[in-house]
Amino acid sequence: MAAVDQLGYQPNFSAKALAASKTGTVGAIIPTMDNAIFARGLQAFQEELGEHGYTMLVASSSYHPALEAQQIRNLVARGVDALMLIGTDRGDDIYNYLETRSIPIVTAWSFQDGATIPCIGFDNRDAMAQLTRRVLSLGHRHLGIISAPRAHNDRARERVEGALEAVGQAGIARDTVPILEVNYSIANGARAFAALMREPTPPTAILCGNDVLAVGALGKARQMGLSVPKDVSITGFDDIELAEVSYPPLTTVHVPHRQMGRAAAQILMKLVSGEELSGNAALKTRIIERGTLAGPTDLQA
Amino acid sequence: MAAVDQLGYQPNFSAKALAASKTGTVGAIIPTMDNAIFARGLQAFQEELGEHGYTMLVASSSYHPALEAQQIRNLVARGVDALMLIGTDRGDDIYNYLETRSIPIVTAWSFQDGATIPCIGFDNRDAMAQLTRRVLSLGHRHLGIISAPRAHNDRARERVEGALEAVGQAGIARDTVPILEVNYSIANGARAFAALMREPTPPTAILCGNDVLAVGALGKARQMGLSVPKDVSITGFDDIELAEVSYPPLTTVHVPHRQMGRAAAQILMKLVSGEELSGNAALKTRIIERGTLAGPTDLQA
DNA sequence: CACCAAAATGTAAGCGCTTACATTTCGAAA
DNA sequence: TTTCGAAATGTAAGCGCTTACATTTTGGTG
Repeated sequence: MAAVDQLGYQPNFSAKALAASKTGTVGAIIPTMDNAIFARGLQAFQEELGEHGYTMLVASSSYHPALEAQQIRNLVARGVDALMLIGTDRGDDIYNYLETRSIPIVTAWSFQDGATIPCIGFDNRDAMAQLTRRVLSLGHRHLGIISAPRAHNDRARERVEGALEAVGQAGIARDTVPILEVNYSIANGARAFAALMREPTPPTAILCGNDVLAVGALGKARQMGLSVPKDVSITGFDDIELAEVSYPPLTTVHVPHRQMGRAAAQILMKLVSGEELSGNAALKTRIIERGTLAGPTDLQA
Repeated sequence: MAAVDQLGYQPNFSAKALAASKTGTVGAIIPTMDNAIFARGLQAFQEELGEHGYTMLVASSSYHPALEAQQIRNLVARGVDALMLIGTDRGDDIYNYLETRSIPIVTAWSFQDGATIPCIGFDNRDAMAQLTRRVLSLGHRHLGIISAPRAHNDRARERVEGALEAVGQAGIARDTVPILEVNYSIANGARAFAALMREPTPPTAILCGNDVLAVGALGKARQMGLSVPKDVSITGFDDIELAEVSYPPLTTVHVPHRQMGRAAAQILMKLVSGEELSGNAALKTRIIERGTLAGPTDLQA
């Protein structure tokens, strides 16, 4: 060991990996790094991994299914021992590919009851339905939805579904609720908000698929001279930092991101060591009422 | 190739790396993932890398020098072909270690004139000095500074130095400016703000070392019933998303994060292919005046 | 002091590629 | 048709480890 120290010897990772046919690396493929939604969860994921002597390899798919598939192959080729994927929306070919190579995976950020694939997440649909019921209970009858693109994105789709479900249960026709799909950005949130308010009967409450969109809407409302929540209510989803610091602070759905990241890592660690999983459990979300939700004013109603 | 397709053959990364003694991987060690400051730059870094057929391996050091050293060794052991590091504040032993192993590196997020190590960044000191001069030109005479911990963090140190430099040039004694060092978080920014306002002569303008701290301060100001910028001015640094959506939107220093990330990758790509570097160039920052900076009111003055 | 199991140490065959070099095949000019 | 350089193909030696197995050393026991 003295010699090791003196010579500064370090085992060659590639040789080790080649001989042992494992790398001590686990991959994570997220839609984008450029967004706080995944950052916190990923940080926790990495911390947990580190405690088990594993390293994380991240790649991002830019919300493109084809790119995601490519990144998966890339990471697998690099010998990741396991993989964390976001959401469940992808072709069977990918799942088959992974199974053929017996790479353990976990899907995060959404929860599917009775899924055969290990997953850790929360019920996006139910969470959004709850929030929507709360909005409706305040007396709102004209809602609007700003969502991230729903294609290839089960989280976005489930959230919209949840909202519509609650709307339907309240006896309002689902197709009276305008839904705008825009890519993830503050500017797009702002644009969508403006478009929604141009409707013949503008919504009195706007449900956004995530906080980024909501914060964009919020900014636009102020710019348009509308007071939130007096003139219009706006809600978000995720409860990232933005939600706290916006003005008024955003009413949103809190998602336990750190907990989810850690849990994802723990599941993967069990999987690589051949342990049995005790079944999937859904994480709990909760509505955080801050300052952007109130009942509709008489003026509107 | 038909057979390759049919059999789903994929070259073994470890074997390839072992034989060729290169991995096509470049490492990036950032202080934290849990913060938007590095996210955007890292995303751009990765994109550029991808265009050159390289993959990124990220690790975070949690702002701990020892942890950073460990992560560096870890990534080197994993055979990264090059490394991006944040800032220049670290022991010579690390630089020697990297040089011995002839791993090309680039330091980002700060720029040092005449540095021997390739770096891509901006002049933190000068940027902050400019902002401070602007603040002073509005008539402020009582400033306060909220900074991230300066130990092992040249960016934080240089920013404070820049502010003090401008203060000194304006004929104000540097030691009359209270400086609070707190860890990076909105809550800490809020606490520090409250502490600063408890001074015998409360500052009329508070310079924050970064946007996260500034947004925290901003929130606290509102909570304390102070109007920004009427009662007190607050400035940030970085110009991350938060700065745009806070209320009032934050006056801050814009840093071209994406450009920096791309440039860092380009430098590294040149380095690994043995090309000569044409010398370090500093990126330009600019002051973004939004709504949290104004002259002191007579009341204060 | 001999004996034996347990512990320590030695040995060699790969892991799946790259690389340098040797050999074969090809195609155009003579 | 022959000839020769270029292109294509074949060959084998590692890269630095792990792993399984063989051999040696150790120390406790009778």
